[in-house]
Amino acid sequence: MTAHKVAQLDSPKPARMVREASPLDDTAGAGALKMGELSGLLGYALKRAQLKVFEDFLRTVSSLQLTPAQFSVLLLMENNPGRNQTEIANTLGILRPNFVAMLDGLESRELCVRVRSAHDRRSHNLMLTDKGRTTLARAKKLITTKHEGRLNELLGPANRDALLQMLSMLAEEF
Amino acid sequence: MTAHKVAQLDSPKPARMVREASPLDDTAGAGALKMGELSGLLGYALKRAQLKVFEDFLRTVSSLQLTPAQFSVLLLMENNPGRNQTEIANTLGILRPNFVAMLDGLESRELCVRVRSAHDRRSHNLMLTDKGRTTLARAKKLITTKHEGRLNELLGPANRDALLQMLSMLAEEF
DNA sequence: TGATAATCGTTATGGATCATATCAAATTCA
DNA sequence: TGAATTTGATATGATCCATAACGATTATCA
Repeated sequence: MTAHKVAQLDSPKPARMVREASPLDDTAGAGALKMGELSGLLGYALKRAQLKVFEDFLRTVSSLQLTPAQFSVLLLMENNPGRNQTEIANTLGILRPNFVAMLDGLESRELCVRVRSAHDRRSHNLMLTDKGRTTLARAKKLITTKHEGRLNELLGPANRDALLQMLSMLAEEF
Repeated sequence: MTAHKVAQLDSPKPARMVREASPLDDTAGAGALKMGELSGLLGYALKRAQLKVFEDFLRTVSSLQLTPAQFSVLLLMENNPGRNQTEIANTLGILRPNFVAMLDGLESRELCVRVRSAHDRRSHNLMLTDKGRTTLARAKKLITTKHEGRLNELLGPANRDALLQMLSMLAEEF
């Protein structure tokens, strides 16, 4: 049983003495810096964790050359074939102008196609190509078995689920 | 007692029927898009939550015109007076070249000063000015009472602490 | 000691991400 | 029909993030 308990790691230790640094003392403490209130800031931890997780995501799917953003676009296309650019971009929080270049990239790699809609000739129906589908399938497998697997290992399934739930909560209603 | 339980909100509901979309049907589902596996991706939730929290941070200290990054720099200066640019930048994950302009901004607003070190005339000892100290103090008060207060309200103290601990864990050892 | 290497802050530069205004074509609406 | 709206697209600028290189200074060590 891999021990997973988040509630007693090493939080409240009364901040061991380090050596007081005098403001006028140049050679003050050559060691690590004091993080001060930063250690208690949720936003700070959130940002650092997000960077780490994205780094690992990139490494994990590096063979497929997919960024998290690109992966999410392909995923939405698979789950919502035929939607147009505005719809996909909006649900991902991407601004339409910025979505154009992104799609150009995916389309030039033949992972998806823009098809003029018959009902509204302004909009493009987006859909995966076969290549896009198999690429996405490989990405999904890598993500779940390796990337998310590592997260599960480090946090434990229960904590992982609780974490996801809290993050979703923040994302939706904060 | 404000009810805070993260373990039973609305997770595993068997995905209510929405209306199957045919790939060839243009007018398929005009409603919200299916997020698919995206809802279960920690990285995705992490990113969205981080954006929301940073937004709120900015709003909260908007009167002081401080970004999260600037706030963290001032905080490190207060907790480690006399450290040089490389040290502060490194502990925050900021690259030295990018730290220059950032410091220029803070120094031009007279929130901090660069002082040539007597022991090593290459480096600058960084320290807050009085204005920097009072600005930081105001920021801290706003952050803890309003920003973090809201987070505590939404998550509940216990969940908030667990969240912070898991995020710190990810930030350090993932 | 003196030559060489390393470090510090800095500049320049390029890539990626993000935001706004604007446009032509197509559609909707009054 | 004419005005307003929507869609994809272009242009553009701000903000980050990353790398290479430089002058000044300090450290290394032959």
